[in-house]
Parts: sequence; structure tokens; C-alpha cells
Amino acid sequence: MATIHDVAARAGVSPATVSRFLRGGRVRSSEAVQAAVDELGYWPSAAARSLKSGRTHTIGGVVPDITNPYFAAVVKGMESVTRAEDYRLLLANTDESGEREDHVLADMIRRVDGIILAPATEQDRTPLHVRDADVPLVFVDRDLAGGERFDAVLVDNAGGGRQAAEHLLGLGHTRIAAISGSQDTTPGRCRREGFLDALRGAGVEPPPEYDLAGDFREASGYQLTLSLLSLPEPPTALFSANNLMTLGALKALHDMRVDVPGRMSLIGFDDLDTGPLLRPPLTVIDRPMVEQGVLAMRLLLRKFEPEYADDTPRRIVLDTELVERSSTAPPRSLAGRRAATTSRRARHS
Amino acid sequence: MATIHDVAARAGVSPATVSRFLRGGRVRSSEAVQAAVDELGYWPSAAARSLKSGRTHTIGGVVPDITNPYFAAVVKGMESVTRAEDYRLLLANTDESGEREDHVLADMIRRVDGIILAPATEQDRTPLHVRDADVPLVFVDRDLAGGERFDAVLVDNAGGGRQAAEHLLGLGHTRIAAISGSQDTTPGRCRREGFLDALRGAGVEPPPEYDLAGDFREASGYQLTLSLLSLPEPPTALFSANNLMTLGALKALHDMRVDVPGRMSLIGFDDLDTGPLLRPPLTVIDRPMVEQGVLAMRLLLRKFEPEYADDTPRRIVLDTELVERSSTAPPRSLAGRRAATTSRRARHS
DNA sequence: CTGAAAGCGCTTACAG
DNA sequence: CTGAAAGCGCTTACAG
Repeated sequence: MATIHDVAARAGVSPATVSRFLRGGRVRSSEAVQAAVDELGYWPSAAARSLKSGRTHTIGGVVPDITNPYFAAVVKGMESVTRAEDYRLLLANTDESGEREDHVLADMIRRVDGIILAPATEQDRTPLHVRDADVPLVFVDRDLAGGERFDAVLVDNAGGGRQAAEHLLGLGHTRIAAISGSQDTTPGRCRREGFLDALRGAGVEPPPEYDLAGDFREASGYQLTLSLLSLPEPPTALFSANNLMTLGALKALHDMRVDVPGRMSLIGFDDLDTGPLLRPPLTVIDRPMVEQGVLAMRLLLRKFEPEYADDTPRRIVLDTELVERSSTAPPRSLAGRRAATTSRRARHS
Repeated sequence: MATIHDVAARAGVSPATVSRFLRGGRVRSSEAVQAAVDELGYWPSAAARSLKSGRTHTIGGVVPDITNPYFAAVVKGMESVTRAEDYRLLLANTDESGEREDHVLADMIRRVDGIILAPATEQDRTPLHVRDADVPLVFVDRDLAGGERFDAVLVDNAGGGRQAAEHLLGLGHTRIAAISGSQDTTPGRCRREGFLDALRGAGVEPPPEYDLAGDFREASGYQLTLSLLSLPEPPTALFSANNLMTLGALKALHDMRVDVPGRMSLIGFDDLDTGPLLRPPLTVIDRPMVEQGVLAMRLLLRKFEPEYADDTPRRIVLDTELVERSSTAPPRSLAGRRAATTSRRARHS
């Protein structure tokens, strides 16, 4: 593969001149140099450049599950910005494992200029070392305990939980359950808290067996829903903490032949491409996805511009939005009393 | 950040000795060196290493659409192998654009040890340059015209198209349409060809207006389905060439209030997580997904083992599988003649 | 086993 | 504007 020396020799100049030309500097023999570059198909060595400059022009993206459509969308957003800004994306999938995350981060520290991370848990300590190593770090979707010193792109998870609760309350439900995500995770914890707070605010205290925590995976959504259905007095409404758990919940409901929303209302967090096509079309708390990746990457790349480098941390918190479809309805006990439901809903909106 | 010299100084040895120790060589002062490494939190510079060795221990993964669940799964498979084998994954998303692919590949050539690519079209020429640059290349999902000289992990697309056709024929359909993917793409072309061949083999020649080509995106599935429905004599059965187009088709069918499978049978290519939960549960041609990423990465990493480096190209072709759910049924005209349908089906199985 | 030295391919002050 | 030279942080024959 041609080096800068080959180009220099061919163009009859020194390597320094070629380097200057490549970097956009004024050079007398620019045509000859360009010709040599073209003829040789020269492309600078990234390794040599970054050894010299200390910059890799690569960003690390670390997500818990790339097959979760939400994270796939976030990654798409991140990638689109890196490409536009002449950066590259080194992608790692931690499978929700803090241990893998530790390995990945330690490895990335020397290979990237910055990292965007959705940490496996809020308690992870390794991200702090990343900062010690002077590698800028931006959180996306999930925060760290004590993460206020870092940039972050999050959504108002508690607010989303509240919206879900108010929607169900508004329909007249009082036997309301939640299957939550990992409680050592920002979204898992905050969605549950916001949801429960809103219930309590309305005087509805869910019994412990209605308040179940899973791990954001489909299997846990399935299992927890099954256990709710086996209760002597099952809930009439269910809030599921993310897209995958909602799928699991819906499968359990189908398998047990539970009519949705007739016998059980279901509201999920995070929309799906197939949301409107499901049986029944899903009512969900929606939020921006690709945009979160875009914002996180922009936040990160700002740090490489001298004028922003020392800014105080920026914390972007996006709003969620209720998308009403057909998986939620008044409980059966109120089915004949639509008017009452409507007035109740008005109170809560 | 500590360098190998810092470690050497602290341990009272030469940098060469530290290097040897790090590479697993026998060293007398291994304890002192290890201590120095730990105390300094030393981690070798990837740039320096790869400048010296010419190896980056990084693999490029280039896909047309990371938010397509199929490719997300493939990427997951690729990533899992890189991590296990101490490689990293540089991810690029080309948005089905050959131009972006060209840029990405040119850029990657100097930054990775090998590339796994699902090319935007079969006619792309840049992948050939990658090979000229001595960067091993493996195709996944999509092949190149003249790609026989490269390793590849593909599925039997023509066979899958045939399975779909035989399934619909077996149900008694004769007015059968196909909305195909990009025809300058291996899966787009082969699925259509296999499908049409099987129809013709059964004496069913679809009119041109039943044979529509799209681009693998949801919007094209939607539009093409709409145009089929507007025909004076619409088909009674529809084969859709990939997961996203199937979603689009299903949305169009819903929007036009067309009963599936009552008035239109729908069979897709590629299953979805939500497949069983859709209205109606989708009949599809399924295939391995994560596994394709795993196989492609293994094939690629083999090339770095001297004993395999010069092997002839390996072409792995996986089988597809029909998953019967409820979106396909006999056409209405046969609804009362179940027995006839059954015998017909027997002939085709 | 060990260390001094050269070199991987760039970039960047420094003289001219 | 240009070129010679040093150096980024490693690795690897080469002597010892």
C-alpha cells in the first residue's frame, strides 16, 4: 500500500509537503501531488495519523441490546452523525452485562475519542474511569448514579410513567399492575416511580403482587404477566416498562386467551414499527429514538471544539407522548357506564 | 496516559522486556512488570500497535439498514464473535446507497483487518478494490455479481421464493402477486425468480401488473400493495419480499379494510419478533439471522489464521423455512371446497 | 532472557 | 512555500 513517501517521490516533493497538501494547506505543486495521490490510490494510514495526533476520529457506541429496536434506532442516529462529521462508530453490545461493559470500556479508552454509553446499571463504576482517562462520555437513555457531571440525552421517564398511570386511571381502572424494567437502571427505576406516584396521587395503592420488576427482556415480560394472571384477583390493567417486555406480556395474554383490552388493558413504553398492526393495536408511551442518537453524538462531538470543551455538562431530557390505540379501554365493570368513565378521565387530563 | 516506557522505568527493565511480557513471553521480572502495569493503569496504544504490526484487530461491518431487525440481528451475531476473539466492530450503515458504501469501504480499507458487507447492489464495484487492497471481504445476505471469488453467507433465496409460491398454490390460489425487493440485489432478484419459476412450473403465469418491484422499505411495500388493490382484478394472494415491505403491505391492507386472509392471503419473507402477534399472525419464510452474522464473522477471522488464508472461497448457503400462521388461507372462491384444497396441497408438498 | 536500535507512516515545529 | 528532522508508542530482529 502506498505511503506518503511514495506520493512525495512521485510528485517530486517532500513528504511534509504532501502532508500539508492533504491537510488542505497551500502548496505550489498541488496538481502534481494530487496526480500522484490519484495514480497511487493513496489513502493515509489511520494508525500513523492517530499515533501522531492522539486522535482516532472514532467514537465508541455501547448499548445493552442492539436487537432492541429502540437501541437499533439510537445507533442509526449516532452513525448518521459520525459519517457526516468524518468520524466512525465502534459498536459494542453488552447484553445488559456490567462485566462486558467494563471490558468494552477499558478497551475503547485507547481506541476512541469519545464514548456514548447506555450503562447496564446505574451503579457501574467503570464509566468514571473513562472520564479519569480524559475520554469524553455521553450517556444515552440511561444515566449513572452521580451522572450529573456528564452530558446525557434522556427522556422524562417518570413523566412517561405518570402519563401511563393517568391514562389507565382516566379509563376507570383501579386494579392496576406494573411490570417494570431492571430497577438498577434509570429508565427501569424512574418509569416505575413515576407510575406508582401517579397511582398513589389518585388514591390507588397497588398491592405488592401488582408491582413486579423484570429485566427489560421479552421473557421477563412474559413470565411476570403469567404470574399476574395467576393471581386470585388479577389486575384489569397493566403497564409494561419497555417494548420487549410489552411483547412478552402480549404473548402471555394471547397464550392465556385473555381478551385485550376486554379483560386486561395493556399500555407499553416505547412504540414499535408494528405497534398499529398488533392484536390489538398497542397503546404506548412513545419517545424520540433516532433523534436521541443524533443528539447524543452531537453533544459528544461538541467536546472536540475548543470553544465548547469546558462547558458544564448538558443534560437533555426529552418528553414522552401518549399514543392511544386499542389495547386500553375501561374495565369491564364500567363497561356499561361510559359516561362515568368519561367524567373521570376529564378529571385526570 | 502511561506508555510502555513509563512501565519499563518503574519496573526497572527495558521497554522491550515490557513488550515481551505483555505479549505473553517469558520474562524474569514478570512480577515487577505486572505491578508497574497495574499501578500505572497501563493499556497499550492501539494506534502504535497497529502502526507497527499492520493489524488493527478491528473488523468493518457494513449493512444497508441497521434498523431492519434482520440486519440488527446479523450485527449482533458479528459483534458477539468479535468480542470473543478480541476483535472490535466498526459499524457503518449505508442506507441502501451505493455511494455511501463506496465512501465507507474506501475509508475502512485502512482502518480494519477485514470487512463483512451486505452490498447495496450486486453491481457495486468498490468491493473489488477492497480485495485489491488485500483486505479480506465476506458477503452476508447479499452477493456481488461475480462474487464467487469471495466468501459469503447467504440463504437459498430462490428456494424461499419457491416455498412461498408452493404454499400459495397449495392453498388453491391462482391470482398471485409478488412485491419484490430491489432487483439489483441478490435477495431481491432471487426471491422473485424462485417465486415466479414455481408459479410457472404450476402453469400459473402472473400478469405484469402482479409482478411489482420495490426497494425493501416499508413505504414501497405500502405503495405497491395499494396499487395491487386498485387493479380491476386484484390478486387473492401476495408474496412480499422482506420484513419491512410485509409491514407496509399489511398496513395498506388494514388501511383499505381488506380482510386478511379472507380477501387477500399474505406471505412474507423474514420473520419478525411480533410475527405471531400481528393481525393476523403472519405466515412467513423464515431463516437464521443472528447465526448469519456469526458465520460470516467466523469465516472472516479464519482468514487471519495462516493455515486457512489461501483456502478457496467458502460459500455458505442456509435453508429457509416456511412458518405457517394465519395470514394465508384458501381463496374465497374455494372456501366451500376445503377437500379440493387439501388434495391440491398434498400434490405440492 | 535482555536491551539498544531501527522503523511502522504520519505530522509539525523549525530553519531556510 | 519548502524540506530535514524529530517523535508519536509500540514491536522485533539482532547482539550479547
